[in-house]
Amino acid sequence: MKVEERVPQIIEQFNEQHFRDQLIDWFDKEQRILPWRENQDPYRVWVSEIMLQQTRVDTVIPYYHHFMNLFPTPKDLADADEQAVLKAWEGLGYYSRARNLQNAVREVVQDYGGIVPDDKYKLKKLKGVGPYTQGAILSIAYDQPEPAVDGNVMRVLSRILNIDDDIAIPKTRKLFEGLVYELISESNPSAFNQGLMELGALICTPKSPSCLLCPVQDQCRAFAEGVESELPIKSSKKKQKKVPYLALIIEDESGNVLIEKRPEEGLLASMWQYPMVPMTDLDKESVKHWFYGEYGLHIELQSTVDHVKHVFSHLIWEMEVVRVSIVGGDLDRQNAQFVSKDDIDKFPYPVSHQKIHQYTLL
DNA sequence: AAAACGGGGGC
DNA sequence: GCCCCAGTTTT
Repeated sequence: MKVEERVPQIIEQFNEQHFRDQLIDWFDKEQRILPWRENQDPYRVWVSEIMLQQTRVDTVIPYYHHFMNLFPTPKDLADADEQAVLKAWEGLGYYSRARNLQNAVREVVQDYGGIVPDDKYKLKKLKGVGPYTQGAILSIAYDQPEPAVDGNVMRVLSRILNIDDDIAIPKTRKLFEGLVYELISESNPSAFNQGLMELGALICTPKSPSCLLCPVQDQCRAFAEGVESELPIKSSKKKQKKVPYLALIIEDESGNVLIEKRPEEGLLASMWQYPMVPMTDLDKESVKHWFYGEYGLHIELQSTVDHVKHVFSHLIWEMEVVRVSIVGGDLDRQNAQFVSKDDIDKFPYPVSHQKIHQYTLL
């Protein structure tokens, strides 16, 4: 059945006005004090929404303060060096968010005079602005009644309305957007959307929700049926693939260490790392030959100093960290350079390689 | 529709 | 170890 048919069917018998009022009253009283709630500045809202994608509030807060100090306005971010932006994002993950945000902010400065658009179609065209962020900016910064459906909202509404659609399926988000269009407060869409998310974060949590404290408990169909812990339905994803690597600590006679910049696309784009040897179809004996072909340096493997396992959402790196000495040759690789130990931490690294820093200091 | 894309925290 | 998190882009 299509969304347009299902929405009225689901909403029938549901007291929308009562729900809106209770949710907004609760949010006005109980909302957390957060740095991006100081005002409605669209740029501040935007940055917060990008940082909050797949990332917890407590993780974001210190990054947000630091980021807004470095780049207080769209102009500041547009003018910044990409590597400086990545450095400010270091450790937050999903680094394409940072590069897309800067790309989009540059477009806003160029095309819209530095004013974040309040038009849903212009907004959606910006890099990194998907359906959720679009709705969040429009409702929170511009008071427009647009849905902002994230994981919280799908969980909360699946329980309140007792919906058992698989929230892992893209189509299901459309259903919840249709429902929010129907339910949302026209007079205070900001508090309505944020209230839904705040409820998901504080009360209607994934495991053991605090239904006895819930401001809309008397409206919740899942609670009435005693099935709140069964919702939402989410199909499980497959497990990560393991990928073996050698991570090399290579120091020259001056005590400088070899690091390299990753490609500008793909995993950990434009971040820095210690040279990595993919061991999927390589053995320890052939590493020296492979490395000479790639880097132009003759090396000798010294000692293994650690084994670092790093888990991503879709794969697992298993890195053997090896100290290496240079026997001869000349560095011949455009993305790699020797840097002094004082300069090492001026570059942005993924957490997997931050784990290796300690061994370079020895 | 499915996969790529990070990292941390809770249990 | 598994699940989830104020998701978007690419295939």
